[in-house]
Amino acid sequence: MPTSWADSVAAAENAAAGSYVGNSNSLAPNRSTYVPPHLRNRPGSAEAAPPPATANSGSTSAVPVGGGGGNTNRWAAPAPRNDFRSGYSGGGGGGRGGGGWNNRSGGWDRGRDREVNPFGEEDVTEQEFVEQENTGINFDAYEDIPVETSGDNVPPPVNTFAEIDLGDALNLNIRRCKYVKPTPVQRHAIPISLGGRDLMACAQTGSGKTAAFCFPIISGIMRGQFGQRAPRMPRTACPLALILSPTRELSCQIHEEARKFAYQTGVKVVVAYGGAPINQQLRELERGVDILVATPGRLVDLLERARVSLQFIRYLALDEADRMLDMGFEPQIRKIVQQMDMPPPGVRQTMLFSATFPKEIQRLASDFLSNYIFLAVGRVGSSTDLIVQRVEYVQESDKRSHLMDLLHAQRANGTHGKQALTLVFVETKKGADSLEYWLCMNGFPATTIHGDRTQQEREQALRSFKSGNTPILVATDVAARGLDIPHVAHVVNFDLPNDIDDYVHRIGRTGRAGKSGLATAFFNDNNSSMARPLSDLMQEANQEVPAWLARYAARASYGGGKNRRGGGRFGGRDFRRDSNFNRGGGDYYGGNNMNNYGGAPGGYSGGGYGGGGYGGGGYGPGVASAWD
DNA sequence: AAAAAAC
Repeated sequence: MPTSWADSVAAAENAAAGSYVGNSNSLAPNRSTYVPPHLRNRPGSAEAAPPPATANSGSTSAVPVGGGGGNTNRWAAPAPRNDFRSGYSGGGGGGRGGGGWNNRSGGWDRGRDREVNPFGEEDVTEQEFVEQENTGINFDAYEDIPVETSGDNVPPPVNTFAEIDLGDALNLNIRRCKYVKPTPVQRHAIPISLGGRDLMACAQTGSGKTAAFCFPIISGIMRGQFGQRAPRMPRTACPLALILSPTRELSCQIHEEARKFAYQTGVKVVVAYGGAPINQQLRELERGVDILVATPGRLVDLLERARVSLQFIRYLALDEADRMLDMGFEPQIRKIVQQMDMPPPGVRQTMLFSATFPKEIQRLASDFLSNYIFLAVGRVGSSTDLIVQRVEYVQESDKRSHLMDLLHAQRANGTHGKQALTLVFVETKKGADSLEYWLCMNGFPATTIHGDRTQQEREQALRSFKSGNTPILVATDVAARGLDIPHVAHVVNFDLPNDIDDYVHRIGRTGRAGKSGLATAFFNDNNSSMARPLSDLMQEANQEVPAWLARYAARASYGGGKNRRGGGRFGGRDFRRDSNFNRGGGDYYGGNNMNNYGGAPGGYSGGGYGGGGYGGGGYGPGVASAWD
């Protein structure tokens, strides 16, 4: 098992040569801790830059930066900390520990004693600690990862969790999760969120985005600076934070993770999604909820039944935000965010996360944000650094036998006596069923996950795959995004998607948390529209582009098409920078935009927004015209 | 055109 970023890359290269899983046992190199320039020669306390977290940790009343100080509407002006909540602090006194409990569910520690330990009873030894799954977030090489930020007064990143005042309970959970140090996106996003700022963040698949938005939310709720008490609405739950995701399984996964982070903090996390009995979800909601994780359909249902009110929402996070705002979801999201009782941007704090962020979607998304910071973490194509990508020309009629060849080869390479997990993406639900049946008929234990199956079947399929019981999972795009399945060694694009972003997310199911992975795509004439974007993506990720694909791409390269994006991968560029004023800025990640850690906000402000006057909400005529 | 997401 690779233990460092570099090992992982090497292992991935080995995989390309035929052995699918790296065998390196070497220990992670002992790198010296990197200190970014703006933090060098600085004594303990932060002065100039907006101090993350610490600003609000005092006993005086603190107004969140994004909270619109001086605002007199009903959402503004959080009460001082010594409000009624102190009464719930159980023996903790008025100090930090006590205030952090914020037990909203009502009585003394109600629900708290019953809280199931999400970490189980496993007591890991030091040896296991090193080998543990989560420990494997091997971002030792992340000094090299380019970062772009834009926006006003970007809070500086941190290098360790210790630098951030997340609170004792949360810190303990971070240790329980075996997170040694923050991943790149966490280093940057957490201080931004703790600073109260809205955020649009692009970061590689598998780089720890969930924690990046959960930590600040949990920490903020623990600080309990939200003076408003939900009115007596016994049957209406009033969460303080809402996390939306595009699939039920992803919402479940976020809920499970958030529960770990929130364990014994007094912050209650509840999940609501369709396909499952609503009654149990209603009971959970009635017992109190601080953070609601949900899929859009079920949430709309709950809102229409008035079983949930959004009027006390302080934090809104959209995971896979570009998917949430695309054609299929946008109306529902607009309804939830703009047409119910949720506080407006600038009052609530909004965080959008994804590995991809097309410009059109960024433009839509800015409706939901206020004076936000754009953050892109990752080298060009770096979502795929650890993933070896192959493309093979396979006619439709040959796909099954070709897949069989791959699976046979992989079986020979199985590690630890277990077959490596293979995730096979197909275009349609029918195709998924049919391929699953065929695989089983041919002696390959496979199952399938798609939207025509019952929720029970879906969850069962996922469990069976994760456990290795059924090491082949045939999936539609329902499994393309966000799902964190350890040990997926191989992603096969049996049918290529029509959108290069979907491809990025699909292959991102492997090569997670610093581990290596392999992705194989079957390409034929039906995929000609993908030749160019696929070839470009692979080139940017330093992958070997087959000569035939390059020729194909050259042939298909008239104009560029809608799949073509200027400059960077991941849509990893702030669309606000595409203004007329900012032409000739050079390549994305070309150098002068990089590592713009807020220490030098002048890096772009000189021209990008027509004199920086966009803070009020408008972007100024110059930028607006650039949209058309 | 397909997939996802409420009952």
